[in-house]
Amino acid sequence: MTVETIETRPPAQATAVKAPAPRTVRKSTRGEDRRIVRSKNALRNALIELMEEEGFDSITVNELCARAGLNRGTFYNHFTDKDNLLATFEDDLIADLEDIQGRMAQLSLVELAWYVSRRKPLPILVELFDYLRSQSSFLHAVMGDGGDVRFAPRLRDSVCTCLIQSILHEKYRTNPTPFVEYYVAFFANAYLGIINRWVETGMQESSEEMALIAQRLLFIKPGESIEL
Amino acid sequence: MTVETIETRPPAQATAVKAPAPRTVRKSTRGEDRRIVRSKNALRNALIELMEEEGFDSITVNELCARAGLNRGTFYNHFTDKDNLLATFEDDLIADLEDIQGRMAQLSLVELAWYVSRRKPLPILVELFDYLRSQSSFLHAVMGDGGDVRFAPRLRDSVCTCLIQSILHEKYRTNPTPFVEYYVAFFANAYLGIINRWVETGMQESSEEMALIAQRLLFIKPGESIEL
DNA sequence: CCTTTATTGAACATTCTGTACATTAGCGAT
DNA sequence: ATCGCTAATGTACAGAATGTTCAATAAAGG
Repeated sequence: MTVETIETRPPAQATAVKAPAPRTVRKSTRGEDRRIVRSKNALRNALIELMEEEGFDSITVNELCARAGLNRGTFYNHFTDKDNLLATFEDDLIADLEDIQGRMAQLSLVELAWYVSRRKPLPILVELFDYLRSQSSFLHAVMGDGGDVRFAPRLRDSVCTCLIQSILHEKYRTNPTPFVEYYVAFFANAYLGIINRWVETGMQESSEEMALIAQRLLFIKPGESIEL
Repeated sequence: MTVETIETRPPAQATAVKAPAPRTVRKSTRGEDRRIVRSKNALRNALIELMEEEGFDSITVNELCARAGLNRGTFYNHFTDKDNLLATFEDDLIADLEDIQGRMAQLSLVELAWYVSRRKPLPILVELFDYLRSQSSFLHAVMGDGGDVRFAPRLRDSVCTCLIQSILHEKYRTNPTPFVEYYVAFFANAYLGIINRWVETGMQESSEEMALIAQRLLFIKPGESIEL
């Protein structure tokens, strides 16, 4: 740890940006017929279950509807095919993450260092992991073996890459060399990796613990001894 | 860069382990009927093309055979279904990588530091990237949008995780805490990330350049200024 | 309560799957 | 060059999934 700070209050940006009122549900119940909401939820749950059981590829619309207790016609009322079904729920989740990402982009290296030096979890990171936990079953299904290749890159680009770039030195952010591009890819995927591991191992650690882990890993070189 | 060394010859391990005679083709032409080799190659190429064009999920055995110029019965002579087809080629590639991985496991932090301090590419890393380049079209297809979720984790576990663990401090390798597990996941996925980026961007950099990039990233903290 | 709209069940043509078999073509070895 | 073996072909088949349509029913919302 090379960061030394004396103040006991986080830097300005840490508290200046107020989090908007957290909406637990995005737009599920906004104006949509209750029957539609019910059907979509049933299909979402069926999709998650079947992805875990047999993988997305071998799911059929028949199975989906049988599991959801719906008629096959109802499925085609709302979705064009099973890809469209999955894409819809992925889009919802990514859209939620964009909200968090927007506030994470304000993060500065100074602010990060402040929290790291005190071993206190960054509020925005805790919020991120809290949200991910609220979507645990979907994430586990979609990032697992029977999941979707395209999801992890989206998660990486909308969250991890942003996080890294926000603490990247100014001169490299504005004028990135090829090496810097790899540098960003390196750490963005590293962050995706710990999220991925957390999801796959059943989210054993609390959101605060994960935030601390994520923060500490930014200040450790792989070769050197790890102070625990 | 904190590594200081004076000797101009790499540490013992660097040259002690001799690379076995590189076999360009694994077992394709070993005893198999030329017709079988032809059919399998045609199917492999058709698979790669169609994965790029429409993604693995929506490929049908009909398309595969039409593109390969084969009868559908021929497909079922060699493979049970399209998943089996993809799995076969993935297994071949992973098996090749296990060879390289075996020699990479010998890598020590001292040896790595020797090369990093001189900005010379590690031979074993160059070999790795050379091999990956020889499989560029398959890798691009299988790691891309229409690819296979399960492949990247396999690549990570058989190559990247091994690489990280070989230079991990002794006491953490034998007795890993939860944090160390995340630490390994962090850097293993980081390495997977630069391989992934290299593959996706069309392998612009030479194998030597990639080896140098990979080496350097082990000795940089994200927060600090990058000396180019 | 009444209008609107989602859900249901059934039917349909189409496509893909996995298997089978007789025939043709090509490989490997003598 | 010839012969035996085996892969590839063409065709056919049943079973299953797809995506669409429609009249009848059920349940929302005003």
